[in-house]
Amino acid sequence: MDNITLKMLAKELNLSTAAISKALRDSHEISFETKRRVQELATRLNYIPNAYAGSLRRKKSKTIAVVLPEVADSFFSLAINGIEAVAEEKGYHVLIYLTHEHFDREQAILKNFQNGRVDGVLMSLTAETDSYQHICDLSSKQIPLVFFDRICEVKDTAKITTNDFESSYLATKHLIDCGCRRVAILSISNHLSISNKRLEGYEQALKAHLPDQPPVNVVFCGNDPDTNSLFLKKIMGEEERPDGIIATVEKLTTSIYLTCKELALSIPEDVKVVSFSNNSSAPILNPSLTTITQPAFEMGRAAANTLFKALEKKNGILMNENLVIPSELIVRGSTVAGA
Amino acid sequence: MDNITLKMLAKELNLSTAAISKALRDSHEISFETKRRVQELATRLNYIPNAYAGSLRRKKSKTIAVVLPEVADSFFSLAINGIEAVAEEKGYHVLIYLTHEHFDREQAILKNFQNGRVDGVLMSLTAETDSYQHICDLSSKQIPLVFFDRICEVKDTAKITTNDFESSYLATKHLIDCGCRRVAILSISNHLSISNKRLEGYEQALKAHLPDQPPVNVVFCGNDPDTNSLFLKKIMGEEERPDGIIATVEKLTTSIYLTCKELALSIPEDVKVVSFSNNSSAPILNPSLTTITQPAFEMGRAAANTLFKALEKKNGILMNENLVIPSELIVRGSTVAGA
DNA sequence: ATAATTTACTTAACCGTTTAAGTGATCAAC
DNA sequence: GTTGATCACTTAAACGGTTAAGTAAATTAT
Repeated sequence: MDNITLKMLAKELNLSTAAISKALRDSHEISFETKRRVQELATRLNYIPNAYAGSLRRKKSKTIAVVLPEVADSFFSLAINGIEAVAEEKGYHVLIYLTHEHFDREQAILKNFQNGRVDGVLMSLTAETDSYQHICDLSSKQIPLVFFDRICEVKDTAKITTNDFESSYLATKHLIDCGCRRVAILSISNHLSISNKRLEGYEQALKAHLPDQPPVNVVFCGNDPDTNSLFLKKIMGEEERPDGIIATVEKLTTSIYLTCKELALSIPEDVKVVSFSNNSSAPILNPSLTTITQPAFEMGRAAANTLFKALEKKNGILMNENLVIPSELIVRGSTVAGA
Repeated sequence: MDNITLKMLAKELNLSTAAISKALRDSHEISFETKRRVQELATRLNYIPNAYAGSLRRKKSKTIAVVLPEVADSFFSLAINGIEAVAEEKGYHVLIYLTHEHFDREQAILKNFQNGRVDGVLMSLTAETDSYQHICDLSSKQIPLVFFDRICEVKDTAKITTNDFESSYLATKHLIDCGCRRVAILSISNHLSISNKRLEGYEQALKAHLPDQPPVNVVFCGNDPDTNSLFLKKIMGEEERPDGIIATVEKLTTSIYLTCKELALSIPEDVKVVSFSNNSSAPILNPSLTTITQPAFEMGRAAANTLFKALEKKNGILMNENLVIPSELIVRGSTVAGA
């Protein structure tokens, strides 16, 4: 059966399509009685307006895009939940795009947004991203963009982050307080905003709380768990191996735990571990994992709310707003035995 | 700056919009030289066709929808990865919708697909879903739908599943082989296809491998972890408490582990645990978790491939196809000490 | 040399909505 | 009693593409 259109409703009721359209949008130009008749027929025939005809005419798609490095990460899953909660409430549709941490993908994806597909964009940058022309191109088309978590500091737009510097500082200090003297930090990028902030927090904490020239030890990891494990095995096999590790992303935890097991290093006795992680199984790991837990859901929700605030205005311009929602250090067994 | 349209290109080159359109789609009606000129101008001005104008005219959106109960679950995250991989390769866009296990949401979401928004749908049912009119309504509009994992058995369409019966049978047998005599299974629904299959596998295995009248013990859990933990505490506190537990969904694992810890029941000595889970931290849990690991990524990919096969045909009709991709039992420390 | 075909376009309708502008009828105002 | 509003619509253009049908010129066939 063919889809019901305005034209069909119009013919059925001997009205113009304009009248139907206005009746359904509850225009004051249409009499109460006519509105009622239109409504009745529309529901009876189960009329659903064509999704794209309206978008074309109004130049508004009621659709936003979410651009993420990956989805198999608790932080991003939870952020999607937060975004979806707001989008559903506002009646918006959500397109999802994964960059898999590739800059070219990010570029190609954003390019696609330049002609009306979406009204706005929520995005977390790739670990590779270090040039921002594609982002400028998008804003030149007046499409509002809100960054969350992995933000672009040079662009004037809204940014939702967590207190990465302080969290990392706190995590480092916690390790030092627990007795660690050779703390290493595992990073995944040297241009990512969050990586830089976390490295800074780490370095500042070392400087402030370790008396002598503190040995800064930054280990750059990649996307492949096997490569990462190999890397770790080398580092943890050395004489002056770290006695404390901070993982700046969740997925590095597994590599750390497995490597320690393989090398018969016990956590927390031989090495203490803190991870930036939203993995809900942190409390039931062996040992339970001390985490910096980010407000992932809230960040997604805040990002979406900020975007919709801009979309609901006529101009749709986003302030250079900076919302910081704090993370939480949750101490567990990987840094304090029995905790 | 205003967006570049076909009309602008046409004016610039003194051609009709039709000629431009055909040139860009590499039509044989356009001379080689003209095509070259059009291409050159289009790339120079960074022309990007309006997303919805073409969709409206061609009644094809190059967009699919993925309807999921939730995203904060490794199975669904990985499935999204599989789906996205195929969609990106085929140049399709992916809309994501979460039902949060609510039937009304599922209905409302599907209703929205009835007027051109998407070319096809990939879906995993809600735990509540036990009527299928909304699905029939959708297929009456000729929109192909592929189920994956949580399928609807009564609908004639393609379905991608894993071998739930066999996996559950195997898991149960494994527990019995490990010495369990009072095996309980935690389920989340009594109409979900996967739940039924998994219960059946469990019951059949009990019948086949436990000599006497085997005590079937099905515990229905909900969405709230606290409620589930309370429930479990009651069950595990009883005299004749289970000595083996099968969790049919990943998220129940945390409740089980925490409850056992609280009751000072040790895994695997006092209780052995197997979970249907794709959580990558299963090997580093305390103790490491024996899992039935589903081919989540492959299932997502297969579902998407099946859908696109239908979309690429002119008729777009989906066979009542049934693809089963087997799961794997991975034995770890929660059933065999030290494994 | 004329008819038939091919080439390389153009014209115009169309997809399904929205909306600015127009219209005829009714009613109030001065 | 003409002007001015107000009401309840209709007309038609527009959004930005796609495509069937048409066409003039060049080429090929007979």
